[in-house]
Amino acid sequence: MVASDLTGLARIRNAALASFARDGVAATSIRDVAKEAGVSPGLVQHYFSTKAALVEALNGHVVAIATDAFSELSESSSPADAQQELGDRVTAFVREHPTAVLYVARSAADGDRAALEIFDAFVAIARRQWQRLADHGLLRPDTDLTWTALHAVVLVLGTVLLGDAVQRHLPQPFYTPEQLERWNAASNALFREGTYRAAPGG
Amino acid sequence: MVASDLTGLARIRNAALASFARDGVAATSIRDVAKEAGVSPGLVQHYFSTKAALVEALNGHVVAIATDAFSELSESSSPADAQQELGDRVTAFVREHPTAVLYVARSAADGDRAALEIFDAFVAIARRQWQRLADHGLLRPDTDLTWTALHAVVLVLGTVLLGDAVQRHLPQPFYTPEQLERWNAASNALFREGTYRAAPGG
DNA sequence: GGATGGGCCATACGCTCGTATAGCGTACAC
DNA sequence: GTGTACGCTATACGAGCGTATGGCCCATCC
Repeated sequence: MVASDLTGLARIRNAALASFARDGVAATSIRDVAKEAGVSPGLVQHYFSTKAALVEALNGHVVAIATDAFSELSESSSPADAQQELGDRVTAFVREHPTAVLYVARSAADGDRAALEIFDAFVAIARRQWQRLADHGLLRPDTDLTWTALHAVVLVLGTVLLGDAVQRHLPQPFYTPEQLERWNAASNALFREGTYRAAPGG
Repeated sequence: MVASDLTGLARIRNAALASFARDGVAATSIRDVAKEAGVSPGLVQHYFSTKAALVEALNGHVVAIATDAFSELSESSSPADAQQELGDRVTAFVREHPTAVLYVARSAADGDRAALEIFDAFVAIARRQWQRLADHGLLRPDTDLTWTALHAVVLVLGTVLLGDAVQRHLPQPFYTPEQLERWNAASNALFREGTYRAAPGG
């Protein structure tokens, strides 16, 4: 499926998502989107009469992707297995929809209302998982559930947002199976066991 | 010290740092900076002939702040104490220079070269600390040092970057002593001990 | 007391932005 | 075969952008 196989509408939507994710909404002009989509600027406003409407349509598109990716989270398996599954789903989500994730992260950093709501949904999912662990007595009793959930979401979105900076410290591109798996393993280890071999006296 | 006590130059620099941190460089015009500083747009270009030069001057200013905040890290105390001290310094840095931190985070997310170098310096500091812990056998042997350092830096910059989103889940503003201390405690707990009560069988 | 210089402001130019509007070609309906 | 709807393009306009330029005001110095 090459770009020219897609309809103009789909090409515009893909180009807008990519441009907005890479450079931010404010720094991307409609003319930029049109050039990247290979269509005239007029066509963009033919389908999305205003830039705000284009952003709104993209928000809906991204919400659908995110909803699809995290629906039907299994509640039946053991809490620890569910935790593992959620981590794998997050990694898969980043791998399969890197542009959408970056778009959400950047929009949330810019204070976009729709992005903030997606952020809230992510925090709610994370919190629910850790709550299950807490209910089964698997967490340290003094765990700050709110900040644990926030840490998990911030770590994902922050890593994607700061991708260019993170990239400089990796031997291969971040979006390779090896590096994504390494990232997944390191994040799992951090939340499961922290870094210290044994809890210090303090 | 009210704003009018400062020289025009200082007011412009402060206003530019605040505007660039809040809205990003691209989305902030010289006229915006001038308005926030309470001076004419002409004065901005009188001191900083171009917008790029203004950004460059701000970068130097922020580098000086960051260098000052993290110089003279004690190497004499025990590794665990040094780790604690570094965490406290980070929290103090965020508390005392929230605008500078946000500016660095946003610029790094935008791929600005100077910001990327500051990011690298932060990662180097974090990595050195964890390397000390590893040298003393205090870390789990399979710890991924690169990602641990990255996690620490991303967690700080990501939290600041996503401040508006994080804010919605806190009972008080993030930049209050209570919430900053809670954040510090939660981050320390995460890196020290993770969240699980005991390491699972896997 | 006129000259000098620095802090500060007003205006203008070329460019790009978002948006409005009109028009082109082709495919399908009757 | 004419009409009509649709995918798409071209052009124009007002506003805001970064930047260049010139000038005002007032303190300081000979």
